[in-house]
Amino acid sequence: MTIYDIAKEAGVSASSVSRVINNKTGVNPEVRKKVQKLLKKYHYTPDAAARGLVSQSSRIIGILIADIRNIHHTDGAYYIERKLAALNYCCVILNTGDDDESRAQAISILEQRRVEGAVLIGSSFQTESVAQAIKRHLNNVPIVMINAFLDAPNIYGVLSDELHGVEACVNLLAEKGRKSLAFVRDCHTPSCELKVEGFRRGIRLLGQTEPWIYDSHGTTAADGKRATLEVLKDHPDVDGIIYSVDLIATGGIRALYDLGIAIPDQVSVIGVDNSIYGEICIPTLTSLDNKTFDSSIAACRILIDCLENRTTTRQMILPSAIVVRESTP
Amino acid sequence: MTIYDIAKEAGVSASSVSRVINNKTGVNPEVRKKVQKLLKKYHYTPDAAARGLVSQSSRIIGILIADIRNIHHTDGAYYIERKLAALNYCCVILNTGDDDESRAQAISILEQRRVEGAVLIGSSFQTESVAQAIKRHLNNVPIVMINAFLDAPNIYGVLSDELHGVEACVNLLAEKGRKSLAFVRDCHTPSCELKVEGFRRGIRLLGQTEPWIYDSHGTTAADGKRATLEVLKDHPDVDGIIYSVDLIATGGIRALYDLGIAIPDQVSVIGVDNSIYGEICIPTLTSLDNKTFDSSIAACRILIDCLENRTTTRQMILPSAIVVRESTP
DNA sequence: TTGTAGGCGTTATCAC
DNA sequence: GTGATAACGCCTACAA
Repeated sequence: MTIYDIAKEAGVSASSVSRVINNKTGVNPEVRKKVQKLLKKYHYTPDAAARGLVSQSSRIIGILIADIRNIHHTDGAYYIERKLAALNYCCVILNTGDDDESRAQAISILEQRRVEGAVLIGSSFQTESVAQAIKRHLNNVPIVMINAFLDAPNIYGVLSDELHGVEACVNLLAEKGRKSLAFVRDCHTPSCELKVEGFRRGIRLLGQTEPWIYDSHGTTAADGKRATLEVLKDHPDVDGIIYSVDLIATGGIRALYDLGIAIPDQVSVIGVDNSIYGEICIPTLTSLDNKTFDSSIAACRILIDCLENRTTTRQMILPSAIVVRESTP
Repeated sequence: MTIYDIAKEAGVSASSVSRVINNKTGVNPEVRKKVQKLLKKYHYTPDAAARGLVSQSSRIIGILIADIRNIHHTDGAYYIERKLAALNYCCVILNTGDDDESRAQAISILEQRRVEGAVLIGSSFQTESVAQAIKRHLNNVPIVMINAFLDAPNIYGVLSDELHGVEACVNLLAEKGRKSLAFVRDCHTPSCELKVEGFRRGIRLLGQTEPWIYDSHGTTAADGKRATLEVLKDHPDVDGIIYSVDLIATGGIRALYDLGIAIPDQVSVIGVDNSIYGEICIPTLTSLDNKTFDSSIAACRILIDCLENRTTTRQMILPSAIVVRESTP
């Protein structure tokens, strides 16, 4: 069903139908009524692609996420999709995985679809290869990165100050009298590096001779459990463990529970993300809120500002905040 | 950058450029080389909308989800997006929320985008209003519903046998000597009604005088906790509680923990979804695996079969299975 | 107020 | 092997 079909049945030209569809003035009321009736009768819906072709605007926004199953990123995607849908944009969500090639390919796909903007969620997009792909394929539409930043005229970034956040976690534990702290990291993204650096700084100021840093080699609870057992084996005197994400922290809690080590009496535990995982485990988990949701709101605002030709903030850093729960004294 | 720009610079016609782009035969090797060089030089990417217009195929698939933040649905969306992306389809994911109007609107948006198929994830789409909207707007493309079904020639469904699954949960508890069981439901979707019915049947066969059924009025852990306290107040002798989803079950575990009631010694707990939530709580949660992931695989296969004009299954029901963990004896 | 014509970027069908 | 030309569905001057 095209506007020509409608036009023919109404006995008018396609332009008149178009005018009715787009609520333009200068149409005989009778014609308008007749056309509207036919539009309704056939449940006519304009073809977005054809419209986009002539108007040179796709009203498509790309959302790139390493893995949509990661709830830490999904919250943001949800907010952004809802907000943009209300403005008549359609969101194409692509899971890119963690290799540079598929990230670049995803960016190329966004170009094919002629997206009017994109949001890249997660620090894993902060790589030279992504920067190149954006320069090649998406250099004239606004790109907003959440928890990452790349330097290009059309790239905007909303970051969370996880470095000082983790440093504050160390300080919190120190104030409570903890003396031997370990950090378990789950990956090697720029964001995770910042967390590690925050831990190092905190430890340095604290005077602990050496920062105990472990790698869980994965982001599941089981990975966190395994890494925790390693920590305990090497350092039976550890009295505080900070994990780079909540999920591996829950594995840590389980490991301690199995060994009969009391939380927080013997060992304090802190996670990062302030996710639902931290709320449902027992004891509930103290966590560094890195403001994903606020970041998404800010990112969305920046994107909309760009789409509507308003000047906006190029880069912003949101302070993180510790949410204290039962796993710390 | 269009094929005309490339053509002009190469000193050939647009048709030749098009032929090169699409790897068609019948192009002078020299011309091909020259054009390819230019395509690379300008990082040319074809406009998907223009292509779609002439080929009458958008290569867009719509995915409708009530709320992408619900991990239970995200797993499926991930699998489907990855699988279709590999086949060069682009997925538009829409969060519809839980009201009929916005579900219908989402379906209309899919029509505007001329999607070639759609996947509706979640039993909440099984409503008359969605059926109407599909009939109006999407009646000539395959629609696959996960954990739901509507009767129309272009609608396919993959369902999970949650009714017998919950009944089996009741039986499991009965075998372990549990005598006073309660069920906490989180919502009133068709899927949840089936779970309740499964519970009723189980109870009937068991001989418990009356099925204790409570409504958590929400799907958060806090809602589950509140409902559990209600159950315990009304029935202090309860010795087994089944929850319609894992997340509210974790709230139940917390409520019991706070009251010093031992799980599973005094009260057994079972959830539904076999989600990560059940793996990280203490004790770990026995859960009815309603095969979301398998459903998504099946749904995706059905959709691809349709897209590639193969005959396929109209409706299928997957058996659910209990995953026993620490919360049941 | 209305209709005609041209064009958006691409592909397919013809002649040449 | 190559290049006009006509679609695809829609919108927007411009002319009537």
